[in-house]
Amino acid sequence: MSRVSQAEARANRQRVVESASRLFRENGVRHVSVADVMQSVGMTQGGFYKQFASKAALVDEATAEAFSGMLRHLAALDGDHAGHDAAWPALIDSYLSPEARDDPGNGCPAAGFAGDFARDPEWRDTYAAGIRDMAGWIAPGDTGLAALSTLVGALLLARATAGSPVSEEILRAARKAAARLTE
Amino acid sequence: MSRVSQAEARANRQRVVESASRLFRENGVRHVSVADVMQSVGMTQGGFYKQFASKAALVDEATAEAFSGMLRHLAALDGDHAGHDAAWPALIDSYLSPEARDDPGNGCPAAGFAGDFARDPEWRDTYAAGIRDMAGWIAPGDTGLAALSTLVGALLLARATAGSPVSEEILRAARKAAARLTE
DNA sequence: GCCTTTAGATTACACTCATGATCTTAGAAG
DNA sequence: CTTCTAAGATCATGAGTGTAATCTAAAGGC
Repeated sequence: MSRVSQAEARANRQRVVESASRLFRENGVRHVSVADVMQSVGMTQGGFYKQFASKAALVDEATAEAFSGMLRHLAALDGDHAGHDAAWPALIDSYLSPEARDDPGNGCPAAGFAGDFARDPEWRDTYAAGIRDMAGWIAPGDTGLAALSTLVGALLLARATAGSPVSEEILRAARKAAARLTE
Repeated sequence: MSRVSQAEARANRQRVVESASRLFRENGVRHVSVADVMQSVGMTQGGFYKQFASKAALVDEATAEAFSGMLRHLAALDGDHAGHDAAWPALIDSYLSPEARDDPGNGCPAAGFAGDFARDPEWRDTYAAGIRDMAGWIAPGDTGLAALSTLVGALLLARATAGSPVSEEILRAARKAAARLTE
């Protein structure tokens, strides 16, 4: 099979980016091959380089896509609650829940990509922009950055200790601490 | 060359573990091959499986070694300062310094391995034990776990945004927040 | 001094992966 | 309707990697 309509091709490309953004967060950039990504949307690796310059380019788009989804989620939280002061505690509880810990693929890109990007400078601009946006949503200035650090650190530690009782203790401790930080 | 004395072999094995613990923290478990580790101590990969059952076994030992070094460092901090209440602020300042951010190989294993172990359950027991020890040093109970989350999160975010001005902002914001958390 | 043992070197095997050349076929333009 | 084009399939390539068999020479026990 081959040669779909332009609209279909554009839709396929978007599905690749979205699926990649989930796979990369869940399994890490290194653990996910180009073939894995293409298979996840029911295609073969052959057409990949017709749409993307390299795997690195896809990582960049997938990162931006993941942050974009996160910011949509945050905006929706503001809408669902009576003002930002009510939305922030709600974010803390969902962000540091066992469910969020166990679902990195649909979870926070700040946490999902931190481990990979701490080593590789290639995507830091896109990542740094996302971090600024997320911290800015929490609170302006230092407060937002510090609170985001606590959220991301706790989520990563909870994931890396999942299965041990410490994991839940970390989540609980950080939920309390995050609330205190923005008082 | 071959067949060194038993004492030499033991020393070589230890050098492999120590070098691996640095390389893994710096470049990630996946980016460092067995051959890389062996070359870093001036040997070839041939002898590796005479000393270790697998790469995974080395990762486990390297993790334990890294945490052990961290705890030695923390104990030394207690000795260098007038009591634990003075050592903790000193840790905050050194832990969240640009120098620590830029030297992951010799830095905190809680941060250095978090990204890798969040995905792979294989070494979580060793990691969880180290986390407990580090948090216990900071403060007992939830306080220590929350403060450690902030430290680790800020360090990882600062690394993943290194090169951008946000990186320094994160370090500064988290230094203030960490001190507040243990008040 | 001889013999067995074994740390480390050499080499090989079976995979995986990013990249890309080539082929196929159906959309798009005339 | 014909022709050109390009999305996606198939297959190839070259580099890297974990594991391990085999080789070697010196260590360590007798």
